[in-house]
Amino acid sequence: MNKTPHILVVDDNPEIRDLVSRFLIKDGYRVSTAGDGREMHKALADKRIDLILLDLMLPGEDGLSLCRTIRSTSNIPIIMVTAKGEEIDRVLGLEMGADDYIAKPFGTREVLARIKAVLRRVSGETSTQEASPRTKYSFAKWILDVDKRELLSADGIVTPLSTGEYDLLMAFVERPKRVLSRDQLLDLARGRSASVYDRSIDTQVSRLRRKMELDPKSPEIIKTVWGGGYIFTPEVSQS
Amino acid sequence: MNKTPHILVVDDNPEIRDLVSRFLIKDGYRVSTAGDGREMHKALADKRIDLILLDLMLPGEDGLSLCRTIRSTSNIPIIMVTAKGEEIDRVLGLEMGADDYIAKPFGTREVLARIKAVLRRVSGETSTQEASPRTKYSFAKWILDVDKRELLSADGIVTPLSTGEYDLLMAFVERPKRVLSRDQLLDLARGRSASVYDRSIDTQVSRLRRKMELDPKSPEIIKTVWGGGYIFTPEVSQS
DNA sequence: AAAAAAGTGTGTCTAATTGTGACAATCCAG
DNA sequence: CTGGATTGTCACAATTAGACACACTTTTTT
Repeated sequence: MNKTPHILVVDDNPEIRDLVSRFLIKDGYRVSTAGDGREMHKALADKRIDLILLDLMLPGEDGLSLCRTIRSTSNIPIIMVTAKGEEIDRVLGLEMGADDYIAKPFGTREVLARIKAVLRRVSGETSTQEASPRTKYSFAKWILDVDKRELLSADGIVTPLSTGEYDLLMAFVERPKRVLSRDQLLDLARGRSASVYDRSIDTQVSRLRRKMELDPKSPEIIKTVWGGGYIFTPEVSQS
Repeated sequence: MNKTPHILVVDDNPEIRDLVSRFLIKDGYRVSTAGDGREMHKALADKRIDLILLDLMLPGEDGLSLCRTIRSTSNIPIIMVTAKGEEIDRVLGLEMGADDYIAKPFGTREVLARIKAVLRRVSGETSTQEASPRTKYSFAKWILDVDKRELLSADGIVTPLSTGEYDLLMAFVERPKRVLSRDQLLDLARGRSASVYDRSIDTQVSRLRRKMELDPKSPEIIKTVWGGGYIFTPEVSQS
């Protein structure tokens, strides 16, 4: 794991979000924030998150409930954050699937230490990675087998994909009909953010098109949005 | 996203609108204002708004109610503004779908910080307001396929459109039979406002006409409104 | 462990798209 | 009808994307 971990800070207080983001970034992490459950789910759908810092008290669905929801579909590590005096919930939080627990007010050193510890602990596990709920996607004349990481044409013939090509295609397939910037794609497929003159996504898109498009010169599946990025146009169905 | 965000300031007090607009513009944002719900809805229909600064107390329909109305059709980020002493409404505001909350009187730095924070948070999400429920529009002898970003003649033959041509046509198709100024079109299609001698829309309209009109010299679909802009005349139906 | 193969990203050149300036054509007020 | 303002369109410059070669990494094979 040489990629810098991407941490999602979920707290309804914007000042706390800002404060925490700032020192996490300073320590070299990539950070996204969310103010409630809805935003959290959006972030989880759009980005490859490595760890969630989840406040217990939230408007709408509360932290415990969110924690359980996340656990039902993935095993992203979660650190619960709670205001002092709510310590009773510690056991409950851990039972809900949180990986650690920290009480407000907290020092930056403490949070950093816990994050590091949890990440180290989790990376050691032969992370079977989140159990993908669906195992096959169909689109255009292709089938993407998530379990086998294989691309099949409709008649079942395998088209070999490299790791990077597969990851990029996966990012597209899971977010069809949406314009995705190069930066987003890089985050989703590679887990890193773009550097100044980064053209690697273009190259990889070009390679994918060569393998998948009937006529790579006028692509039907992955289209270019000039000045914006790329968009995966086909209807995707799961099976 | 390199386009400068467009912020809509909704407040019934003209002095506050002016004050806020001024420092937002100074900070590089594009700004529109509205004094009540009616004007707000007009602005939302006419321009591509990236964020709404919404005062809680308004004549007619109040801020909370407007907030809910907006949320029912879009997910444009909203920051609620409220006079001091109304802090009780904080949770209520967030539950109504606001993304953040700020109390009057506020410092400019505070407002700018919150706006920046909300925009950054949202920028990772689906490009703000292109959740078109319908995927195809028909007009004249053309069909515009929104998913595939393709223009088809009635017999199904594809007419290639560049990204900019597609975006402009989309702006027209979604607002047919209305005079649209160059400034509006630039905002809707490009997400930026016109500079002094901006003729790019004219050029792009010319290019669209060349591809779509039977006789580009006497256009039937996109007509010129002398001194006003352009108007998309055909009846548009969705399918 | 060394060698070979496959995969990935950067730099360069080419192609496509877009915006701007120029100038002709058109429109409208007086 | 005339003149200034506005619009249509062309050519060109600037920006962005595609393709390809090559260097650098990682993985696999020997």
